[in-house]
Amino acid sequence: MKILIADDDRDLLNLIAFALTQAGYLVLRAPDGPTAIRTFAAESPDLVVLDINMPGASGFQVCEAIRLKSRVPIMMLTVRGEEEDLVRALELGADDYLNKPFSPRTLLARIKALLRRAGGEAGAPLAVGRVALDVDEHTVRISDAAPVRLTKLELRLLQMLLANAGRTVNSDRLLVQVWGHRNSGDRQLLKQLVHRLRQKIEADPANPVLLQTAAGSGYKLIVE
Amino acid sequence: MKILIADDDRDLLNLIAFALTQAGYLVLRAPDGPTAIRTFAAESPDLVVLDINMPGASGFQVCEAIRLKSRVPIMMLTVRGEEEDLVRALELGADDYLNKPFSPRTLLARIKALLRRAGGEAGAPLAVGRVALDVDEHTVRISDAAPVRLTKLELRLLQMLLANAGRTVNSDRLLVQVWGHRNSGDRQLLKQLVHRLRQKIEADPANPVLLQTAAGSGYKLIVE
DNA sequence: GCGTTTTATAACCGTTCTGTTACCGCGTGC
DNA sequence: GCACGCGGTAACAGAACGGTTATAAAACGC
Repeated sequence: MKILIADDDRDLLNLIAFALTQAGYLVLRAPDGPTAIRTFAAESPDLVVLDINMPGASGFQVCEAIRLKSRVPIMMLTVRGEEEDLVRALELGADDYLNKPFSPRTLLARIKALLRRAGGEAGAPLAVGRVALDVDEHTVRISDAAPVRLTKLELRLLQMLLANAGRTVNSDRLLVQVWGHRNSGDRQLLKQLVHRLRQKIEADPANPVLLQTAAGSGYKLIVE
Repeated sequence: MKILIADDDRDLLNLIAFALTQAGYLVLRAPDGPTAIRTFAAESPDLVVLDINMPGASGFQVCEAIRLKSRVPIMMLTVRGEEEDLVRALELGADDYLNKPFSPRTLLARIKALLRRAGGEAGAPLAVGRVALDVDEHTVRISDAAPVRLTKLELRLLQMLLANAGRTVNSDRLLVQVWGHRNSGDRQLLKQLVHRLRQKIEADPANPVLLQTAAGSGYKLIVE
């Protein structure tokens, strides 16, 4: 399990790196924002810990840059009292935050919780009922039909619905899960994506059977 | 998602309640500690916001009392600079804190993060007596009848009534909880909404059994 | 570089939801 | 009586919502 840590405070960086290494994680270090972005691109870590206050690119910029490419769990390190910063980070798509100073034990517990949550999403059963999703190949197979290729966003949407198969998933939640942050006013994107996905997976896209609308709340995937 | 707020500052309480209601949460209010503890026991909210400085039992005592029973996420409201208080609150098991003054946007972001961290995407149907409300699906089931779809406002109204099942809920309070603010002269909205809801959940809408009128004050939901 | 695919934005349409106005019936009190 | 307040009902218009189509912008492959 690879974890990228970005912080300009060398002492803190060492402390965190030591604690995480002890806990069995592979740690990648970045002393500033640009390095963090570069390392992220090169190494694709499973989780990122970002200090908000850094020279070069701030934690915000790094967070934003990463979110353009990936939904990897991001934990922000903040200074107590900087409420505005924190809010901005969460809105940019950070998953959790930790106020300095913190104990390594706390950090570890929170990191584990984040990984568990992310793992739950990614490790969702790939085949539920009639729907078999191949994440590596970017394809789905419905019943015994030929596999259909999906785009990145279609795949993500279907993954989310599949992880909650049978239950309605709220539109806002889908927006966050698929795109990252996005203000909830952006329903048009979801509308479009659902439409395109239906064209691919529904026998009769005009009368969806699998991907049903839950008026007023969201969408759900009917399997069985 | 139910959130309990305990604060003796009535203005602040209203502000927070308004912001959270707008965001789609069901808000329970407590003007003092004892009420908070009682409401917590009765309602089992999904998250608790506690002001540290309150008459009766202080936020500490409430926090302690809740922690004896539950691991529900608790957010403390503190006055900046009172480090001692803060430390004590965190030691008593509070999960997060917010310095006053804060913006509703900040509070909302932190609450969302806290709920996310708690993994609180449970989505269990809320059932009292003959009425089973599924907030995710936007449906109610009465006794063993087929589930009925509800609109956003109908759902909110029923949520409020269900949270106070058996007791009369004041019209003004319903107006605030369902719509946000609204001048209290706007009873027609409530009249209409009640009417529409009755059409959906009552066997004989003209002679309501479940959703009864409390003349001069408000409405109540009869369950059992 | 170029052409193709994918994603974002905008516009239109029918349906549903919500807010508004109006009217009815009923009890209360002048 | 009759005006008034209150709750219930009906009808309608504007807003919001979801589906669809078209088109522009961005990303991708080569």
